Amino acid sequence: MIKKRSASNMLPNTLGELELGVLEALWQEPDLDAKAICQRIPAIRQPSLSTVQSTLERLHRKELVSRSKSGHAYTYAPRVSRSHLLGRLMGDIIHLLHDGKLETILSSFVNVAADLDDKSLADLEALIARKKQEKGRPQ
Amino acid sequence: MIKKRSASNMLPNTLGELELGVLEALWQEPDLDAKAICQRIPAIRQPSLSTVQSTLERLHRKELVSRSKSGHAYTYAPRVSRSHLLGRLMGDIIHLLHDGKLETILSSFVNVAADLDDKSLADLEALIARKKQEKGRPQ
DNA sequence: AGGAAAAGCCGTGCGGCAGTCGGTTTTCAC
DNA sequence: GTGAAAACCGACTGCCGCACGGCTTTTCCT
Repeated sequence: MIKKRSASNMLPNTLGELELGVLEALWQEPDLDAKAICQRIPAIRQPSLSTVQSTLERLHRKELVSRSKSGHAYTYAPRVSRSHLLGRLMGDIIHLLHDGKLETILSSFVNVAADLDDKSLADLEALIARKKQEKGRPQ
Repeated sequence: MIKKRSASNMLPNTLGELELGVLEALWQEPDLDAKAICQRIPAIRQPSLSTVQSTLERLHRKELVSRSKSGHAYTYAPRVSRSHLLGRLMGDIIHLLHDGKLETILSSFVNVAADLDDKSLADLEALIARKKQEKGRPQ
């Protein structure tokens, strides 16, 4: 007896390797067509043009890239910045594992930050301070 | 001509829905056997015992749960805390999208935090301060 | 010891997604 | 118009999580 499938994958926004490579290329240099992107993919795995096109199509469906016809070819550009995507993916994960306790989230933030660098903590503090001002808190 | 497959999925540590449900149950109450876990899964999708066992097997392979025989049944316990797992997944994503610039990571941290709560910024600051001391920075 | 009940183990099938490409159709440029 | 380049379409592969059923093994009770 086979039951309903009920949304097997909880993180539908994960990226494949080629998808990431394509985004990487577009972040380095926006407004490229499929062929140009194809040439910028690391030479080891030189996928065919069709493959890159499918990938771009998928990225377009996911609204991670925008495109516009220029001549007979599409020109693609990233729709999200690297840090925007990073924040989005982290937000997804947080939402998935959220238990209501803020402390859970925050401590994992700091654990990750601590792996990187001492200086990162100072930088993080500075960013928080800036963010506070941007949010325009009175007093 | 079919090329090598080259690790299609970049996030091998993503969780399925049932896997997460099982972990959720174990976080709420550790040291359960498969049957007990099965009963604690939301009633709407009551999977069979075998299914839960498969899932536990997968989680065990991923080293997210530990198990030990007690009597005739395995008793399972979570191997990672919620926040630990959260940090781990975030670390994976960060590593995946890292471009060398610390600012990219940190600003996405703050963006996520800002979505939650104003108070979270203050809490985050407090945690950073604590973390600094834990790391025992001289001067 | 013997046998039933419970748990584990294994193989199977489904569904979805990314990667991969070949072949066909569209489109622009000359 | 004709031809090349790009888009489009559809197929197939591999992987992973979900979901069971059935066979094997373990356990425990009498």
